[in-house]
Amino acid sequence: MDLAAQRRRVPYRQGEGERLRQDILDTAARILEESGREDALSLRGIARELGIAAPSIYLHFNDKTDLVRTVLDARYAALASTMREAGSAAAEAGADAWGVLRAIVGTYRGFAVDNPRRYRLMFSLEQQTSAEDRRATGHPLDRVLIAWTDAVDQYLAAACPEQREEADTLGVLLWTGLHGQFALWHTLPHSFVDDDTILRELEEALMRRLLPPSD
Amino acid sequence: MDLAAQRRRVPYRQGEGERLRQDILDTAARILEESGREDALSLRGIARELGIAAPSIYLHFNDKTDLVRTVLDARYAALASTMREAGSAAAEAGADAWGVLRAIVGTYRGFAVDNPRRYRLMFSLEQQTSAEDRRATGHPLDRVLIAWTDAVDQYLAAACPEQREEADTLGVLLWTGLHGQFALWHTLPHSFVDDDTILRELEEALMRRLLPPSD
DNA sequence: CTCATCGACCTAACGGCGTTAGGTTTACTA
DNA sequence: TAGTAAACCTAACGCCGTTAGGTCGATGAG
Repeated sequence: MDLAAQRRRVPYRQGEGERLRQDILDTAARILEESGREDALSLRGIARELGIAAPSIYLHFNDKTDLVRTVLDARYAALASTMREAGSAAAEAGADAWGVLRAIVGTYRGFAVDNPRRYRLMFSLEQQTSAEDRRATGHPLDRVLIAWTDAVDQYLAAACPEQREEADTLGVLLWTGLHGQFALWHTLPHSFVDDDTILRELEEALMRRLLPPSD
Repeated sequence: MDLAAQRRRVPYRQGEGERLRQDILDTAARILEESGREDALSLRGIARELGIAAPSIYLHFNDKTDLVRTVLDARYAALASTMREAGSAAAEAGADAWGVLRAIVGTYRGFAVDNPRRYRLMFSLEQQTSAEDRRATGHPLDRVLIAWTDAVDQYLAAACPEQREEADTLGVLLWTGLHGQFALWHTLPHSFVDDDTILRELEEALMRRLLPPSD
């Protein structure tokens, strides 16, 4: 720990103040990633690590929840991107429509299983978006929602075009269904830590029941 | 507020010390019910309301998380009971198997929609049950899980006996699917506060796709 | 070259929190 | 009547988020 080195930090030069904002964001993201608990993150702890005074964080964020929200918003966008990339990669590798959708589902499961506490944190937040904000910038989770409806729409377009109008409903059903499985994973019978077999079985069962087979 | 009256509380008499435990439990339950946030509950706040000293809570609970867990465990059991009662009531009112199941689903939705923050709190907790505890007393949510698998099993027994062996899987799929919908409710499009229409539609869509029709 | 301004921080302090250590008072028991 | 034990208590520690009010060097204007 280079606490001594940080104790007398030299401030960023004029015009580079935004770099501290990024430092704070990075540190907060790492702590949240590791702990998966919002209350394991403290502004004073961040300040200690960075060698700054705790109130300096308020130069860049309104309060603690603003900081956490900013970190998580980036995570939502990253998750949505990862899903899209997984779909594209599977398609380029020659997978059929069902295979592409399964690749996306598997990526999402991987994200949830890889760090269950992070996943819970991301999806159990209050997220009290005001109706105003919502109409302006949309809900932070909209990117994830759209990634799902797009994924299902592409499957339907290739496999079952006549049901394509149901893409939105099916996308929501698939996403919420999978989310429920991951959220309740540890309460399901025969679920041991680091064994996601039951999740693979459930997700297969859910997909087969929800989605129409390929023509 | 009868703070003045409580300021000098007369202690429970010898042999009645457990009554304070119940007082603490009741107060904690009320605050959690109203706020839906664990960090809105403070031991010092409970103590103020009851006219006791904060450390006295430690005579009855190991720490704050122990208190919260105790409150929530009772809620899980109550939820499971309510589901069973709703099923029985529907059956006695002459509903068919599908109607009974829908009554149970509706009750569960009502519980979630009636106080979304309480619902989130109940199902987003760490619940780090040790493997040891789990084998001894079971997971606190097991009662809810069993209520679901029982409900689906009874439906299948009446409507589609040949698929009855799938009751466990279908129960889990139904529960996790519904849970995902409720957990992500506020991120879904066209979901306005106090309008659970979209939930009713989604739950109908999920049930119809998951469950086999009646013979 | 001076000097006011401004950006990038800082210290001090407030009130609140969970939790621990170590009493104190009251009732029952031997 | 002495002692034990139940049902509490006070004081204190070290955290925490947040606010108020500095400090100090770079920068641009006159």
